[in-house]
Amino acid sequence: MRTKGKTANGGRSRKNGVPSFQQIKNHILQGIHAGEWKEGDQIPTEAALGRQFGVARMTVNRALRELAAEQSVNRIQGVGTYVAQQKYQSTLVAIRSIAGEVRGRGHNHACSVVLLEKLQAPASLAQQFDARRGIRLFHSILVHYENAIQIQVEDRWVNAALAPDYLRQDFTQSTPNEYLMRVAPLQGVSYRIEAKLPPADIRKRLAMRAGEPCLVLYRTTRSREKVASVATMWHPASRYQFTGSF
Amino acid sequence: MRTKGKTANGGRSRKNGVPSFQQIKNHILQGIHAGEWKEGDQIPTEAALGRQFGVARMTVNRALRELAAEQSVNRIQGVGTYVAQQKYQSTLVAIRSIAGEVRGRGHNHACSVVLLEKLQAPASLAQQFDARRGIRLFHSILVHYENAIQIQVEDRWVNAALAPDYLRQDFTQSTPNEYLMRVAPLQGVSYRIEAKLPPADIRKRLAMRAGEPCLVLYRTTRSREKVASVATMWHPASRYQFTGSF
DNA sequence: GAGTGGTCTAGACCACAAT
DNA sequence: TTGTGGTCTAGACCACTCC
Repeated sequence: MRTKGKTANGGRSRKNGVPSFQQIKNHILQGIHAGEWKEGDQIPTEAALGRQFGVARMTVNRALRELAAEQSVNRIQGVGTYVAQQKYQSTLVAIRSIAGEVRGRGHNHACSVVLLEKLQAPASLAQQFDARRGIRLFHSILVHYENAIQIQVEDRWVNAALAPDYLRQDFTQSTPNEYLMRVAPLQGVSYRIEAKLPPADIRKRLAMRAGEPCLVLYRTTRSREKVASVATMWHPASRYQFTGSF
Repeated sequence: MRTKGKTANGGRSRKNGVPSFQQIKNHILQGIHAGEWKEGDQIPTEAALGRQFGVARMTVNRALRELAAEQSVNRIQGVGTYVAQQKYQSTLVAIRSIAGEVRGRGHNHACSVVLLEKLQAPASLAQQFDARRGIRLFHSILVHYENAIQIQVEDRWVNAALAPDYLRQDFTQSTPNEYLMRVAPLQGVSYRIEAKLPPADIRKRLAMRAGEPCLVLYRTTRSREKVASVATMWHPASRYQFTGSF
């Protein structure tokens, strides 16, 4: 079992300690950035890049496969690899659990329970759950505080079939989000962000002055092919914004 | 050059046409979902999974590497592979170019130019560009329409050094976004979403009734290590929301 | 049929962590 | 020293597209 004359390289190849596949990725990204290859242009084949860099095709394949996963290029079997559409100038807003977000800022999070009830859904609500009138739901209204200041009223309807112990949770300790994540694996989310003047009860619970708008997040989550929960989250515009960067 | 007794498999292996690495990924994701492995648990090593599935270690490596890239597991060299933290319930909002968004709905997009000017930045504005007072800026105010209804006032400041031809563009044909994307490769974005009552001039340009709030998006883009543009986008709350799903 | 990407192998050498 | 992941090779077979 000798032979095996070839290197097999393994560890690192040339240049500093940068892996070959990463060098190839950088080379291609640079080419795209510098305008050498424009949107829609074909970039060299795996075989060609392998010769150019003196590496095996598998190494080039990994580089290109990762670039494709990152949406920098498109690959078509039997055809070639092409520079992908310029990254749309999009802004990704990540909306996290309110408690995690507050704690992430190093602040204190607290929560008070305004209402906890169970009921059978009237038709209007049932529709939001893709279900018939009469489906069993839980309803909670909570107020979240950051350093003792109200920052969110969370008005949530929960599918009782998916979270039967919902009403027995202590939401001053762990948020409805956290509980639902534990018992019902998240399958999908849809949401809507609006600006809206709050109704009087919300305005009072958030201690807002009249005329001040709210930033409102509607969020529907799905689990096991059903709607798990429908939530409306009201935030006083003067105390809460969605922010981020990338 | 004979020998090569072994299979080399290549194309597909067992089961339907599902690649081995994908079968392994599915197996591990199922295990996590079913609760067999919990957050923080170690999953089998590459060698063990290779034996279990009858595949080479490289194949297992690809499966686990991709799971790590997808944040389903964490890998530590010399230690092992562990189930990652449950995905926080986050909502990703993608905010795209307004023109693309409107056209994507199959509607008509139009744009009117309210103001185009160049000026030297006073201190307050220069600060937003991480620059000294006097930096040369362009300023544009545009109104965007969806099917002849006002949906956005875009108030934008642009770094003249990065987009020298900004004022010569025809923004009724192509948006500032689109022009900036062409001339200045996007490096980073930061943003803020607020609910706010509009000042009188904005309110009139959007034909809003008094007291109605706006959904406001502030966005700063960077290019070539500099701030490229600072924009404020005002949307009438009754006609515009951010939405999405995943 | 020629060219392209998609997958896989059976080894190899390396870096790193724990023992 | 052992066991883990990180990278790489030089082949291989396959599916797909285009000519």
